[in-house]
Amino acid sequence: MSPTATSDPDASTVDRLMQAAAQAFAEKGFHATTTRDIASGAGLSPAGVYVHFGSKEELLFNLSRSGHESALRLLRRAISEGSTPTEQLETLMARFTEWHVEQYQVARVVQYEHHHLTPEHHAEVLALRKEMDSLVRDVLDRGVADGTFSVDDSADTALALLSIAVDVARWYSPTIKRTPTEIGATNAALALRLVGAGR
Amino acid sequence: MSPTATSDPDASTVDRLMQAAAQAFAEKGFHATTTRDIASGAGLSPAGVYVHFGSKEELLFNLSRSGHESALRLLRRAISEGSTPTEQLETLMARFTEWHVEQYQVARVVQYEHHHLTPEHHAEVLALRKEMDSLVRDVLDRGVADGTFSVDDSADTALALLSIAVDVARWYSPTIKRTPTEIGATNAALALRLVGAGR
DNA sequence: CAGGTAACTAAGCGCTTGCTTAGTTTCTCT
DNA sequence: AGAGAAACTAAGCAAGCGCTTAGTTACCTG
Repeated sequence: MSPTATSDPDASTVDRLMQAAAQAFAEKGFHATTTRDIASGAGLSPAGVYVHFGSKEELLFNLSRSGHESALRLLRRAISEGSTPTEQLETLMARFTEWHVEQYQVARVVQYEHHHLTPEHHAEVLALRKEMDSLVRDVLDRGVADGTFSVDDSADTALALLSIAVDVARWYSPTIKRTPTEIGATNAALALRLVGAGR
Repeated sequence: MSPTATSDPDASTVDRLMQAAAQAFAEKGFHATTTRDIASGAGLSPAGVYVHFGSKEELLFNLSRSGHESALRLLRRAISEGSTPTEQLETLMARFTEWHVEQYQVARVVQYEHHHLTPEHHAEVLALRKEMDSLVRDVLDRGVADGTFSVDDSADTALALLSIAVDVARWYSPTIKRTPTEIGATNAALALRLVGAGR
């Protein structure tokens, strides 16, 4: 193992490259990260990256797509676990927030680096993003329909809810003392307030 | 005027450089922007930038600092115009949101590019950011103290309020039909809900 | 254990980057 | 008008970039 490697040395080379890229992209952004940064972070020579990925952008795309997919799975699971809109919103907001804390490096790539993808790749992740958006809006609409939520506009409110969760990736730092669970619970409580539920 | 210039040709050279830099940094990020992009955006040769700014980072710093200062002034003014915490929060949220819409290019630089500053410059803008944070928290605390607001934790709630406003810079695009005033009013209403005011 | 394949590296190519230098034009002031 | 300063450009340098090439090592299969 190279002395500069920062990712888990027991993981597969592809996984180490993804880890190293996630860390570097999250820390400095896509363009400020060099392929040499990624290679040495994974314990490889500069050329080693190209055995597994055709380009730096392809690495970003793989990271971005798998990150979006895991966030989307998480949202769907949270919704399926709740039996009422209130439970669904509460679980969704807690889990989605926790994910942004625990996976804050991947989350930053997901939220802030996707515009550096090629137009084709960008379109693909934008579809996943729209899907997330409408999952949240649907929960709100069901809550409004059955009278438990009161919101002026479900699209605006869904956007604000996502803003609160997504913005965690911007301000979170591992030096912060609050646990993912605590931050998730706080945001879930704020979400219920925003939709006028639970009183 | 060079055929590639995109900024107002009647503005001073320094202003044109700041405009061109704001546009480029907002669109592609600090590192993906070249000094040649900025120069040609301002209608200058590549060397023309260095007559007015010592480095690309100095240009980012000037933009970032003046952007933070104008946002801070706006917050202070909004607070001074209201006579109750409710009025202050409502005005503050509306104006701060409107600023993120109208100045969305500068706002993106302010919110997303400040970590590319040198440590000294970064520290300087971080002080301004903390000041914004505490202005909002103080309004909440006064509202809690006089009984008009009910919040669990004023720091968490202030952060969520800022998230909703700041995140506008991430999702806003000039192709969106809603006016700055409409978006500001929406966010102001959401803010009052979040603090349990006005019912 | 030979033969083939996949993983990896050393070296470096062509290009772009931030910025400098040396010189020219434009403006200001007496 | 003429001197001095400020604004600006043409040309280009050193360094760093993404990525390739040619070759070596490690591994799997029959």
